[in-house]
This record gives sequence, structure tokens and C-alpha cells, in this order.
Amino acid sequence: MTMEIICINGVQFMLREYGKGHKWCHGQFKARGYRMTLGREAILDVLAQANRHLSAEDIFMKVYKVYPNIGLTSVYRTLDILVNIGLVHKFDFGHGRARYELAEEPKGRRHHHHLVCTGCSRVIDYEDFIDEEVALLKKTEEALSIKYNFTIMNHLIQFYGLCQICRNEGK
Amino acid sequence: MTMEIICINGVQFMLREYGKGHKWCHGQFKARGYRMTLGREAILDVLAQANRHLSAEDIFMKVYKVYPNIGLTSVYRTLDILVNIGLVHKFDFGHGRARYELAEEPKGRRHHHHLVCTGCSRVIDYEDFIDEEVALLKKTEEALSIKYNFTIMNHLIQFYGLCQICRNEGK
DNA sequence: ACATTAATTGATAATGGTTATCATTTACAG
DNA sequence: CTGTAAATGATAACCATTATCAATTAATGT
Ligand SMILES: [Mn+2]
Ligand SMILES: [Mn+2]
Ligand SMILES: [Zn+2]
Ligand SMILES: [Zn+2]
Repeated sequence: MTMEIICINGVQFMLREYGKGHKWCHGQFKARGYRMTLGREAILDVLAQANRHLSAEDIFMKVYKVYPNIGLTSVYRTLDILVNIGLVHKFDFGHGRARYELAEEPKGRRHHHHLVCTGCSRVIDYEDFIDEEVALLKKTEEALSIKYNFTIMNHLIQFYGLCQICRNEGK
Repeated sequence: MTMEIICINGVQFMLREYGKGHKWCHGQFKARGYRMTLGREAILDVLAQANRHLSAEDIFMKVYKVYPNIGLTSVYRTLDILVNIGLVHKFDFGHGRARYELAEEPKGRRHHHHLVCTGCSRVIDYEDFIDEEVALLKKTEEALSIKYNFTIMNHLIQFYGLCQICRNEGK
């Protein structure tokens, strides 16, 4: 429980297995005046390596394995910060809990939208927009901005339906 | 507390002040095998006359005024049914509680999307650019259906930003 | 009108994700 | 190394939504 052992082990382990590929996130984080801690670093690592949309508890459990000192509260707090900064996107897919995902980076993951299966709750990312989709989106945003005097910061676009598996099962 | 008085008063009052303009909803409701009760009728009335997006408690309070027997549980249950039937849309605007809105009817309200102000939580309906938007949406949906073998049933499109008032206040 | 019966109801308690508290620990500028 | 504000985690509280269940009621047939 002393920070020593876990800290030493944690740091060394992290420096090897983690702490890669999100220097940019670190920069953004500290640039905003936030302190970088082991917990926060681990959370960023988990998010960076996630291939699905994680809940706060998902993240907590993954972080716990490498950093047992972590508390669920800190996960929520860190996610809150990350969402406010814009480094992480928070989604509600109707599963009763929020899901988080690393936001697009300069030369990292691209912006995308979601297909949500109402049968099995799976979520599919898609970013292969038709060029037209982007064009109309921009056009719509501009028109709306003017008509409603509304400054659009971002958008949420989700399609609900049934994935192949669920459709075959007749759910 | 006896059903008599409230029932009689309620019915008469409702027949005058309410119970208009949503015969279609009633039909849909009963056609699905659900029974029409005073509470459910009052809920439909409140939804039909709402000019904003109501929470379950909003609805409860409005119904309570004309039908004090109503229970919050029944509001939730009825809304659940209405959402499942497709007569009502349930939204999460990030306010911590679900918001409900009567769905589009054959010759009633039109389908629309939302502008959500992150400053004051106001929500603006817009259906202006829907035609063009819908055309491309359909196109996008078709492309996605094929590529991901995903049957799209409906979509959620929201734009987040700042309304005029909040922008001026520098929130 | 009346009896029958399954649907519906509302009071109440429980659930569960998220937040607030607060004493303790820690990152980091000086 | 020190001082100090930021960050943490254990814990309790919050609060929207659900589950439970006995009582009521709408609808159907007589
Ligand atoms: Mn995604
Ligand atoms: Mn609306
Ligand atoms: Zn599915
Ligand atoms: Zn506003």
C-alpha cells in the first residue's frame, strides 16, 4: 500500500508497456495546468489502447490491474476533465451508462460516427463518410448558425438499427 | 380519493380542455392492445400541448394538476410504452434526465433535429434543411447498410454549441 | 347492469450510475 | 527540500429510473 513499491514497479512497468503513443495527450493535459499522475497516465493508456467504447467501470477495472491504487472516483474525475478539455468524447448509447472514447488527434484517430445495434448493443464506428456527407454537414451547420444565431461546436450523429447477427436471429 | 368525484370531474374537464387533436394517438395506442386510462390520456394531452421537451417529472407535474391520482411510476411506464410503439421519442440532451417529445404524426408535427445549447441547456428544434438533409441521410444510410450489413431503423442528429444569449454572456 | 379477469395503477422500496465530502497524500514550482 | 494547492480514495449521499406487490380498474362477455 506504500507508494514506493507500487510506484517503482508501476512506473517501470508503465514506462515499458504504457506511456507510448499519447505524448500529445500529455502535452494537452499539462498545458491546461493539470498535473500528470500515475492514475491519469494509466487512464490515458487504457483509452489509447481500447478498441471499443469503455464505461467508467471498464476503465477502472483495466487501470486497476496495473495500478491497484486507483479509485473509481478518480476515473470519473479524470474523464470529466478529459471530456471538458476535448481529449475524450462521452457518449450515451442508451445502455444505462456513459461510454468514453479518445477523441480524434492531429495525426491519430479520425472523427467518426456510430451505428448502434438495438439488439446486442454493439456499436460500430464508421468514418468512411461519403464526401457529400461532410459537405452537407458543413453546409447545414453554416445555415443553422445563421438562421438560429447558434454557434455550433460539435455534433452527434448515430444510426440505430440491427446488425447482421441480430437481424438473422430475428431479435 | 374515491374514483367517482375525480373521475366525473376529471372526465368532464378533460372532455372540454383536453382530449382533442390526438385521436390518432389513441387509435395507435388501442390498436396495439393497450387500455386507455385517464392517466394515459392526460399524459398524451400534456405531450400534445407541450412546446418544449419534457422530462418524466415535468409530465407528472402537469398531469397532476388535472388528475391528482397520477403516480410518477405510471408516467414512466406509459412513456416506455409510447416510446416502444414509436409515438414518442426519448432524448438524452446531457441534462441528467431523459426528455420526451411526441413523435411525428401523419399530418401533425414533422420530423426534426436539435440544436442543444451547452450554456443554458435550451434545445432548439429545426426542420428547415431537413429535405436536403433527409435526401443525403437516406443515401448515407443505404451505403452504410450495405457496407456494414446493418439495418438502420432511425437516427439521432444533434448539434451542440452556444445560443445567441449564452455567446453574448461569454459562458 | 353485472360478473370475470387480466391489465393497470400507485405507494414503496430497491437499484445503480454518478457526485459530494473530507481527511490524507502527492505533484511540482520555487 | 519545502510549501502549498491540486489530486486522491474511501465513504456516504444523490437522484433518476425500476422492481415489487396488493389494490383498482377497463374491457369483454353474459
Ligand atoms: Mn466510436
Ligand atoms: Mn424536438
Ligand atoms: Zn446486434
Ligand atoms: Zn444558451
